[in-house]
This record gives sequence, structure tokens and C-alpha cells, in this order.
Amino acid sequence: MLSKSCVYSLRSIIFIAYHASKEVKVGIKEIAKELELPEPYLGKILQQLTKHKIILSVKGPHGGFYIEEEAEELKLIRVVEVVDGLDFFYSCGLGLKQCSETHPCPLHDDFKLYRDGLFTLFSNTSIADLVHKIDKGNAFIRNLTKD
Amino acid sequence: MLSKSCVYSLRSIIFIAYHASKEVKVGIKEIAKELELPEPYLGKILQQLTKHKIILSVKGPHGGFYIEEEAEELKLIRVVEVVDGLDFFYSCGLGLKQCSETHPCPLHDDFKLYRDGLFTLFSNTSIADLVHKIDKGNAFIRNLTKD
DNA sequence: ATAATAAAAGATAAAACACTCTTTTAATAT
DNA sequence: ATATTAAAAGAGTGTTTTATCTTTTATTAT
Ligand code: FES
Ligand code: FES
Repeated sequence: MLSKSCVYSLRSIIFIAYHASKEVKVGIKEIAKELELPEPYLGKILQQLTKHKIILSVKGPHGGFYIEEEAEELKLIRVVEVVDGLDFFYSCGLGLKQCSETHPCPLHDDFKLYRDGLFTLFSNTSIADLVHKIDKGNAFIRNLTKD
Repeated sequence: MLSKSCVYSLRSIIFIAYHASKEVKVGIKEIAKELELPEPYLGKILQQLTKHKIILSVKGPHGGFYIEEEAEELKLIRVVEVVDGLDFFYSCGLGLKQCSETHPCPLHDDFKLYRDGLFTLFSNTSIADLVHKIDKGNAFIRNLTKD
């Protein structure tokens, strides 16, 4: 549903929000290593996010990425919008050119329920919300280490 | 979420169930034209579905595709399984290698709700269910003609 | 100023997905 | 039997997504 670029983005932003601040930034290498993501690809993704002002970056020694406190209130849907676009949330589940109430596909009512539910979820959930869960130890952003 | 191959498959099967029988078959051309799908690509897709016995085909004059009455009870999830696989329904929404109750991502509980809901929907809905909606005029499988 | 560091930028490569074209095979009707 | 029809099979193309590599630019510490 979400592209790899998009889930890599979300996990990285959460990681950055959790570990970095204006004082202590985190680099591509650290993020890639901790989240087990392909490093050069991650670079491209973070570059895009920076361009869209979703995260901030500083070059040079002790440089890296961080995010402003307030920015943590950013809703997930904004990240999805920037990376994948919002087409999915307006498209027919059976691939009709137009999702429509008056000319619906036979899956419309049921599909819409979940599609809109996901949209609402992403729209109401902020990065901060997810960071809090991590912080409380109720959720994880890193893969389970298998040893 | 579902690939194009998959939604093309579903719409085509519905079309075949609605229009064809052992006596009167429908050809690739007719399906492609009515559903506005790329004809050669559709050929490949129907070929796969035939190989998996989801639909039946006959070559030669008055040949084409049809589906047995009983087969209309086929659940949508079976088509998804054959065409796309079921990975989506077992995967983490934030791209962790494993979706897990004991090592969940911060979106797990909410995401699971919709992911499992969709799985249940596809598991409980049959081709016949959708054909009935079309039959009653409550739903459509063809695009709205824009004139 | 200079060297070291780390991201930005750009060019390229590999893989997956969507789509097309051509030839072959099987079925039917004459 | 033969011609016709329509799907099967296989090879090939284009596009998008995912991933990699190299060079440049900006920042910081010395
Ligand atoms: S018309 Fe298919 S989901 Fe709305
Ligand atoms: S762990 Fe992410 S959805 Fe279950």
C-alpha cells in the first residue's frame, strides 16, 4: 500500500525524532545501520524529505539530520503525500477509472470503509504519537534481532 | 494495494461470470473492449487464471472463456493469492521484517485492524456476491462512459 | 587557511511491473 | 481434410521503483 520509500521515510523520521535534536544530529549511516535500510537509497530519501522541509539537515562534521520539536506534530499523511502521493485514498479498489458513489464498483462500500479508515488513521496520527509509543517501550522501530 | 494484474483479473472474472456460460463464451477482445483493458496484457492474465483453473477456456471458433456455475462461489482472496500472493496481509505496515504482537511497530494495532478487515472482506466475498450486485444494477464493472 | 566530515546532487544500474508482438497449438465448422 | 478461429506460449519492450556509485558542496574543527 505504502511504497518502500514511504515506510523507510516514516521509520527514519521517527528514528530522527527519537534520537536527534538541534544539538545532537544523526547521520545517514547510523539510521541505515539501526533500521537495516540500504544506505545510499536512504540518502536519496532523506534528501527528498529535507527538500520538503519535513526534516532538517546540516552538512559537515557533526552534521546530520534532526527535526524541530514542533515538527513532531506533523501528521503521517503529510509524509505519505510527499513521498507516494494521495492517489490511493481516492482510487477505486477494483481499478475503475473513477471511484464514485453514483457509479460504484461492487466492492465500493466495503472497500471505502477500510480505505477511508486508513486515511483517517494517517491523518490523525502524528510522528510524536508514534515516538511516544517507542518511548514507553510499547512499540519498536527496529527489527527484532534474531540471536 | 492490489496490483493492476489483480484488479484486471477480478473485473474480468466478474465479467466472464456475468456474460459467459459453457454455451456462450466470451473472448479476450470483448472483455478488453468492455472493461477498457490493454488486450495483449489481458491475454497473459487470463492465461494465468486458466492455468490455475480459476476460469476455463476453449480455443477455436466460438471459443473463449467461461466459468462453471459452482466456481462462482470462489472467494476473491483466492484470486488475490494466485495473482499477487498474500504477503500484504501478513506484512508490517511500517516495513518491519516481521509483523509481530510481541515486537510490534508503533502502527501495528491500528494498521492490523484495517489489514485484517480487508483480508476478511476478500475472504468472505465471492465472485457470485459481486455479480449479484451488478445484476441488480447496484454496482458496475465498466467505467462510466464520459459522453 | 586547511583538512576532515557529512549531506547534496547527479548519473547509473538492477529489479519488478506493465504492456506488446509473433508464432504455435487446439478446436470447430465447412 | 481444410480453412478459420481464438487462446497458449514465448520472446521482447517500456516504465517505474528500488538501489548504488561518484562527484560536489557546505560546514566545522584545527
Ligand atoms: S468505485 Fe470502486 S471503490 Fe469506489
Ligand atoms: S508490526 Fe507493524 S503492522 Fe504489525
